[in-house]
Amino acid sequence: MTKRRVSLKDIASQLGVSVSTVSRALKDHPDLSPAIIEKVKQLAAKWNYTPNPLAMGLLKQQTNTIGVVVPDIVTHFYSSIISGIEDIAKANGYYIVISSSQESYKKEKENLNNLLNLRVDGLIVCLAQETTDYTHYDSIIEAEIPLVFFDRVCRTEEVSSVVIDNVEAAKELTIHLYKHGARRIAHIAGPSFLNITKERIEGYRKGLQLCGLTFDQNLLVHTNMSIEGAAVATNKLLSLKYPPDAIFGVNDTVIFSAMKEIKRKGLKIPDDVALVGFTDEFHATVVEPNLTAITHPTFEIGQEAARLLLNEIKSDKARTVQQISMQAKLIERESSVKLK
Amino acid sequence: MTKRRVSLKDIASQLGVSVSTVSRALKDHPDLSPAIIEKVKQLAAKWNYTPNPLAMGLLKQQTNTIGVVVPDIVTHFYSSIISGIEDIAKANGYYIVISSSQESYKKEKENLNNLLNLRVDGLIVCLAQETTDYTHYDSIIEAEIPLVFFDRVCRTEEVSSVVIDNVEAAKELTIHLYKHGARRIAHIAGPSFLNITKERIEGYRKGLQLCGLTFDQNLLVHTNMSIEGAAVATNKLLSLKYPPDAIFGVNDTVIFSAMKEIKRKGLKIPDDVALVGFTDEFHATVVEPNLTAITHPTFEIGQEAARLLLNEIKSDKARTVQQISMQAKLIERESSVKLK
DNA sequence: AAGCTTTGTGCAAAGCTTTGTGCAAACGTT
DNA sequence: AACGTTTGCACAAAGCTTTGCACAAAGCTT
Repeated sequence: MTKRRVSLKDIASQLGVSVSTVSRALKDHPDLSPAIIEKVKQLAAKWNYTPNPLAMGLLKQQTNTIGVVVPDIVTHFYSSIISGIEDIAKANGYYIVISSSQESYKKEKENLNNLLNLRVDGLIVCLAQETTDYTHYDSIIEAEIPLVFFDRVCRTEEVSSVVIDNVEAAKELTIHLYKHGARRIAHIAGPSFLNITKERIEGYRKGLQLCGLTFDQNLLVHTNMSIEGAAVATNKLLSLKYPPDAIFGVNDTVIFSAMKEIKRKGLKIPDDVALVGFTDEFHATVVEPNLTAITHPTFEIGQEAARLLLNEIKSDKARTVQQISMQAKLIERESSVKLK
Repeated sequence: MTKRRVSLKDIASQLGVSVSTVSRALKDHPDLSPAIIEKVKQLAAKWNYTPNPLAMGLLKQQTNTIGVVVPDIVTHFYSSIISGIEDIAKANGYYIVISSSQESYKKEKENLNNLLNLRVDGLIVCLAQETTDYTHYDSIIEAEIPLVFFDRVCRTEEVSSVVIDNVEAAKELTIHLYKHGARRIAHIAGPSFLNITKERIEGYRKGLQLCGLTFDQNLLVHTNMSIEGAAVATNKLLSLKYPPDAIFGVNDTVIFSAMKEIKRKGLKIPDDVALVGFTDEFHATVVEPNLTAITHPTFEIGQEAARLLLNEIKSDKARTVQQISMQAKLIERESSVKLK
């Protein structure tokens, strides 16, 4: 059990003045005599006084705390975004309370409730993969609690969000593959209801069209984005009568799993099958061959989400909905540049 | 700005009873008539009442919040440990507030202060790399604020901690390399003041001794564990008159950097240089060749640290200092098993 | 019917801070 | 000396919950 920290009351009784005098002294209130201000400040410094945030929270009806709900905190993508959120939050005197949904709809709801019960000042959320019903955001929106989505978003007319331009990025990736000789470009996608899945497929199809390639249903496989799911998908693609000469994966996990399967079959990357996807700087350079990829500006996504949220928290106007689309960069590395 | 949440007072005035009656009704106090209990409960449920944690915190002098300070939250090692902490914390109704020191002594101190000002019920800390002075923990220890260190620890007589048996693990790695034919085993170490550095060097030297190899000062290089530092260290080792035939790296970053440099020089892993180190499951299998490594039970380390801390928070006895040493496993993969 | 017990609620304090209002003492003026 | 102003501080309420204690009304006993 912790010892109680010093309060205004302690200082007041030690100095034989009232609590309000101490409070005002610490803020240099003009009504007070310089002598008492000096005395109070000295004792406060000596005793390491800091205002009790619980009392302040009760008074001001705010906690200087923002809640973050992510599918998981281990994946580099999310931890890096969290890092960006932390950066901005800390710079503005806010704390972040993190909880992970483990991609579960039920846990996402629980986490949200917990954070609301904790009275966070706002929420930054990335939807769980399982989440297809969005009604649990009704009460949050209705209660006008500041809320920002990132990456996997919903209800974008009512809630601000930070995303990358998935359509554009996917289109770019597809064209990149074509330019480097690929003619049968496959796509391992995510669950069909996720916005990122839809948008990346859209970009993929646009890219194909621009390159004069026709969309082949066999070359598009949906997965749950698990390692196992991606392995199955990859093998399905590779065992087609006319297998792909390039695969575009929807995210990290899918890519790494596909890479393993391709190698296991004795195929060469990129010569037999080129491989590209969405991931981040770090992972792209750690695998072999280095991965050509759309790298998410993860840290910046986190920063932007936090900025958006803090604006909402600080403004007393009604919600101003904003969609921020971050620029994603295609970085050309080894996995897509065929030698032959 | 958020709308105010419903309080006991709201329910009380709606029902025309006193606040204390509402409070008691919600806990089925025997003094109350069943009728009023029922009425209160119904309205509370309808209005989604939950106790205000700020008021409770003020009253009980606890926040149900634990502060976590890590060097960074992006590295898989830490994010995975955080995940373990979250797991136990959530199961016990605690929230975690995370902040990262970015390996900076100054930020570590700031973070600690912020969290204390926030009145967290306890702290879980991994020291920043820069931290060589530990006096900022004096006041925390003196104030009897529950505290647990993990991985990089200090003041172990006064503060509980969770570590892995670095000496044993490093010894095991060294012997493993010897068994697979290595005779000039180098070690890329961390900064000399960190406990993990010291312990792993100790294990390394014990291992050498047990294998009948003599310690060669040239084969031990200290780094700041950055990518660049590790690259320099690797090149220094490889350009020795008698270069190593195996390198044992102190952590992830060092390993990956070394791996890149070795490949860049056109050397083969493991045939020319075997490579082993400390890392985690995920990264070890993503690189090529797959890395033989001591994998940290990261999630479990986090869980254990959280359990230790919660025990300390809940007990009203004085601090009971415990050292928990987790078993680390050597997993044999491709990077150390020479073919020739 | 008077007195006692039981039953059901309300009051108030504590935990901590901020801030509008009130008030006493000291100072100034004439 | 008497009155008015300024100065310097204290009081109290609000924000929310829990809990010991007080108290009123109802029921019971004799």
